[in-house]
Amino acid sequence: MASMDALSESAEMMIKNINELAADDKRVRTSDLAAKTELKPATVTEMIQRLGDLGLVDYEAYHGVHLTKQGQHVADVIEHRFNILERFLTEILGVETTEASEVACRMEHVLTRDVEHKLTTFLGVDPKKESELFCHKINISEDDSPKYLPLSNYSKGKKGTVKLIFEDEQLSKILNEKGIRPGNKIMLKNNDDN
Amino acid sequence: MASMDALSESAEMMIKNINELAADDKRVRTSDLAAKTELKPATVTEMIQRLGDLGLVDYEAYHGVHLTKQGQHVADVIEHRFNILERFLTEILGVETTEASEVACRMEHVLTRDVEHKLTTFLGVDPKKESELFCHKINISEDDSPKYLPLSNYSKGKKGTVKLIFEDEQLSKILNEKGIRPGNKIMLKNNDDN
DNA sequence: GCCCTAATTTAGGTTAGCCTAAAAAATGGG
DNA sequence: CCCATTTTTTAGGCTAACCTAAATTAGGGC
Repeated sequence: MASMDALSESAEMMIKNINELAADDKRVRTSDLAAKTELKPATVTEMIQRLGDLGLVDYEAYHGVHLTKQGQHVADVIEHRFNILERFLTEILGVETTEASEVACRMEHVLTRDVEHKLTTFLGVDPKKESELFCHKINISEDDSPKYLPLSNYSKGKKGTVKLIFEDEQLSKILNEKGIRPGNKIMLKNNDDN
Repeated sequence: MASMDALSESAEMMIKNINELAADDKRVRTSDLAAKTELKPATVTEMIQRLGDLGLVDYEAYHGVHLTKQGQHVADVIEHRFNILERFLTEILGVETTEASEVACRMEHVLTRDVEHKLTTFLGVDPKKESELFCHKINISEDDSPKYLPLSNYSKGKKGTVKLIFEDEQLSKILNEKGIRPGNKIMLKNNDDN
């Protein structure tokens, strides 16, 4: 099968767009792809012919394209990468949606499987579905390059001193009582002594 | 001046490599660039000629290149983007250094200024220098798409309910007393009631 | 069922980014 | 200081990804 990593950004974008235009198994037309990608129809034809040669789409001259199983898989991977990148940019960094979308669209092509998985883990549950706050930065070891790892990554043989983890709704009361609120810097030192 | 965003990944990589090979103002030789970039010398010549035309390097046939002020600026931006991306990947996501380096090297070319700045803010102080834990995820508003923003981004007219922020070294004691430690999931609900 | 229009493809052109092979320039050893 | 070797450039070729213009096919109206 055509190795995913060998695909150019252009090729991946075309597959992504085919996927997005595909409604109930109907073949996607050249003109619709041209409109969506902002490429000329002739360019689209050329591209989908190449994707056809790679076995990623089922192309029939004058009758549009349809993703093959392989092509669908590529589309799914790219879609997922886009989604987590977009979520990271908006939810974590606070990037405005339009820009987040654009940047995610360019970053989606350079993610590796591993980074994709780790980012997914980091993001955790979709906060749109479950209104919870997952806060799990962990500082392990302060002497040699300390890292902050998501909780879920932690229990895999990593060693070091856990500096902070928490889980409790009562905690918010304590925090409030301490006068902790936005604008102040957050800092937590070693808690070996506890 | 040549707009940075117009540069191709190849061009940016060449500038980056010229910068990395530049020792005390000496001109960088074609063969050294060829070795570092794993391109053929002829390809390097072609590239640096193009960069010369763009005013990004000072190219003199048979006598290597030197970054211009503009070229140096591009190199600095790319270097910074690479560094924060690499830090994010290793420190936050826990990606292994080799892979983090490779991915950062491909992502550095698609970051925008805004994302670069926000990511820098998010990363905060380099934990290698100061062994502190900055934990400042904030959940604002639970009804419409809640976001987690770094503290420093918060006080800019954003609205919503702050779910959690903290800053206190005494906190670690409280947390420990509550039996909070790795392996448990973290969850904090609305604290309107406080 | 034929024709006209719209959609699509083909043909042919361009540029960036790579290559190899050949030519030219620099450089250093004797 | 000259020539042999190394370095660099030039010349010429290739592919992907774009384009425009021309040819072809599809499909609907009458």
